[in-house]
Amino acid sequence: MIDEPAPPDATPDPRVPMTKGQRTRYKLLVAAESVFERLGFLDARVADIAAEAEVAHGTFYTYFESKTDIFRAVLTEFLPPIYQKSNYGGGASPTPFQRVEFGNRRFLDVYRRNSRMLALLEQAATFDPEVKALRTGFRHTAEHRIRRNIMQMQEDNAVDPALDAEVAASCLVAMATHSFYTWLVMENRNYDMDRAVVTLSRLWGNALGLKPEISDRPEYRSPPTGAKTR
Amino acid sequence: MIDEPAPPDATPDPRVPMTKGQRTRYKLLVAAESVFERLGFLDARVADIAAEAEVAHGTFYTYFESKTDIFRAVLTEFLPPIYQKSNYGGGASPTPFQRVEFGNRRFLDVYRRNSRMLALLEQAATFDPEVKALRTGFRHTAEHRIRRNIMQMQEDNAVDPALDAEVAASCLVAMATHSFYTWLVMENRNYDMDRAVVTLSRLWGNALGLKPEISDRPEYRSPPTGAKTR
Amino acid sequence: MIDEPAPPDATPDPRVPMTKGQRTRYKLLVAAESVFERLGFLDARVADIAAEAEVAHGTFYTYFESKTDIFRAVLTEFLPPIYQKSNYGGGASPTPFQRVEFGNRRFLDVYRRNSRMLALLEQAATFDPEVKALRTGFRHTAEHRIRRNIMQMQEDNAVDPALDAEVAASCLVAMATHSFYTWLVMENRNYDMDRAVVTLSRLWGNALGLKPEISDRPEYRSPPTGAKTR
Amino acid sequence: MIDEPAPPDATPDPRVPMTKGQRTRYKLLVAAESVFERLGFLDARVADIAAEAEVAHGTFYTYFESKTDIFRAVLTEFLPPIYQKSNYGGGASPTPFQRVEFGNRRFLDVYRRNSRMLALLEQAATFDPEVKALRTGFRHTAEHRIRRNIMQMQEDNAVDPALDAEVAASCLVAMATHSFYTWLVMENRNYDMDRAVVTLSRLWGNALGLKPEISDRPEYRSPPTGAKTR
DNA sequence: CATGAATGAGCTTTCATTCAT
DNA sequence: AATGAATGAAAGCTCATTCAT
Repeated sequence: MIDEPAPPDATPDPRVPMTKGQRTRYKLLVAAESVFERLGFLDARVADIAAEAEVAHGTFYTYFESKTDIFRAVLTEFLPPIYQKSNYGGGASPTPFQRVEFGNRRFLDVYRRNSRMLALLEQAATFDPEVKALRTGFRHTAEHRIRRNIMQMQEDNAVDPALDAEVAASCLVAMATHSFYTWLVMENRNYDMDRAVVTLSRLWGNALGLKPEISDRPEYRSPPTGAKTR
Repeated sequence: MIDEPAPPDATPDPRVPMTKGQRTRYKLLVAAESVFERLGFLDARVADIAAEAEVAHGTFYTYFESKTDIFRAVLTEFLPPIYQKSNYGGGASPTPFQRVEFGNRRFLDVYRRNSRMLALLEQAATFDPEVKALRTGFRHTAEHRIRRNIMQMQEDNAVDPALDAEVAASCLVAMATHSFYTWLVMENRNYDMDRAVVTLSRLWGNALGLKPEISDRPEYRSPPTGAKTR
Repeated sequence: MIDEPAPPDATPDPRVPMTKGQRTRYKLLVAAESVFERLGFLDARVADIAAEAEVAHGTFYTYFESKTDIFRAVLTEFLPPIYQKSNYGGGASPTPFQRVEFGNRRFLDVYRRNSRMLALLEQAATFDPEVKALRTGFRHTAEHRIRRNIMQMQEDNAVDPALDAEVAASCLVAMATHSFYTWLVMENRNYDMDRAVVTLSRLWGNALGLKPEISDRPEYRSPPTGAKTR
Repeated sequence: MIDEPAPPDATPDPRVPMTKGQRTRYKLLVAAESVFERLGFLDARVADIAAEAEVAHGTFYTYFESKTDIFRAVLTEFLPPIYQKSNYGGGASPTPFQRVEFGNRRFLDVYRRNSRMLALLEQAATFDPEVKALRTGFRHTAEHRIRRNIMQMQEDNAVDPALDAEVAASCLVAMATHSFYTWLVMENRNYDMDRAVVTLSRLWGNALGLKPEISDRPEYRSPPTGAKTR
């Protein structure tokens, strides 16, 4: 779903030895991610991060100005690698529905692996302006890609031409992001995620007016009331 | 989108005189909402709320146990009125698309009027378990209603039978909620909301596989690249 | 050990009907004793007492000036009845040792029944001057009685004439009081109290130089090390 | 009365320079003792201790978790030095009575010098479980020593064999401790303490059945009623 | 007399940040 | 660069007591 040019990866290149200072900074970043994931942004204390990094409390301030500062650093330096360009890996010439499903499945994998940090991003964006700006940036990047896809397909007459591509892109990103957020982070619903992502993708494809082909699966039906999809 | 039986409204009935205690409690609730909207949950202090309500600091604790407690009270007592049952107010026999759009337009109105509190609900849910439970409750209520509608329409053959109604309901609620959240709370995008809600509704209807009728407007097209919908 | 003329008993005479005010006051006293015994002086709140007495919080202050005030009232009105004069109830002409043991046994009974309040008296005396005065009064009363006994017996040549009767009385009262306090209140030692009081009394009699008679039991010996008296 | 192997003394060795942290901790301990003695445990505030130690309020919490914590530290680090082993310092081969008197006189000295802290120990034991445990530990140590002495003397036929040594030890410790407590802490009685300790010791010796020798003073008699021992 | 709402001083504790070494 | 002790503002909460009704 998101495939920007790979940003600078924070993982240090093992061939290039780090200076002592770089090493300390890197230790602090790794420690911070771990602490933030464990305690959340608010409950994480600078002291915890320093302790986990095995440096003195005061050393923290040699490298970062504040808790928010390192939080931002963790997000900008550790999150971008998840936005690798990914091409459809299935058989030749997928149907549009297959493309959508492939993208969402990939996004689910990424979301799963980084759910704690993504949740923290969402949380901190509510009270920290700089994190909010970060979140907005990520969001715009994603929406922009989807929007271009939609407009392309509209030109190919593959997508409902009555849709405003920009708004539609925003809605679809919201649907995917927030569904995963609700299912995985907030409520830890025990859906069968493989099936859920199929439903999500079908909604997505339908919403755009993609024409299903014979090969697109029709096999899922709503279970009778009371039965669970989980 | 949501139309539960009207819950007890917190607005006091002016014909029934409140006792002194009830009056104070109500003053605190009103003050709390104002303070929370102004400062956010984290920056709001109990002292601010007491000051705004013009009562002594200690009086607060006569009525509420903690900041979280009054926050919950504000949400449960002031938010429920937004869940009034609303019937389609347009001409006779709306098309399914019209129904969807009507519901989303209504939800947009509600969201707009309560966007600060709804944002706070989302925020506080990330670090307060009880608020999280509240959020989960609201969410389930909404999803449940949508799910029943979907299943009904599936039986009527009006909706794609391949969709898992529970997951689909969750996705659609996520799409609407989070789109409004992003547009109104996070980024304050200056979309033309009336047009945006049309796009959102069209996506929704398409997603479910509703058959558009001739009366359903086809008038919006994506503007050429670079132009804005705003 | 203590047998003053019976002081005014706080138990209301059932034949004389109390006024409403007297009844409320009495309810508060009973409630206070119960609350103090349950929570201790420091943790007891005026609100607890009022609640237990089933009167309004403010009513408390119609009858008592403060928490200390009612505490003092509980002690002065409920404790004195324990100082009833008690005569030796055994066979005719007890030996001096029997008298001592009888007195201590009686004191143990009283202490057991009122240990919570007596402990509270000791506790509150450490930080409340008025309770301290109360404690001093009780103590002096007890010491005075013992002292007169000792001097009487010294004149009868039954007690070591080299003892300063006042100091000795103080020491013996301290021994009995504080042993019971340590055993029953502080540590809840599971001594066999009937045997412990025999040892205590034997020490007491020996200390004064009372001459044992043949009838005074010599049957207890220290158990071998490791064995318990319990 | 108590002569355990000398525990680690809290007084810092002047030859070993303390780190800054150790110095601050020690300052806080000294300040705490002073404040506790002046105000009592309950009225002492952490702020008072920090002020007296001339450190910031927050510094207190770098070294101690709470008021109770530092109180315990003061007791365990400043009180133990009072338990030095003390050998009879008089002429050769003291009589048993002389030994008892020597021990009690020594205990009186210690009690006098530490009466405020010992009183606080007794007080805080009534509402703090950890202090209670501390008090119980001290008490058991003392009782155990006395008990061993008694049993030894019983084997030597110097002490009444009918006494239960454990209970007797507990009683005698209670007598000495609580007499001093009453005289010095509670009532500040102006006894002639030198004479009082003689009486106390005589009672103690008599209680155990020690045989007085000619050298043991018979010189004190009760003064006629009305006269004072002070 | 009774009520119970209102008061507000008071105390504990946390932790991001600074700074002397 | 690193250390870690020191800082002190800040906020939550309790509860004895008062007082208008």
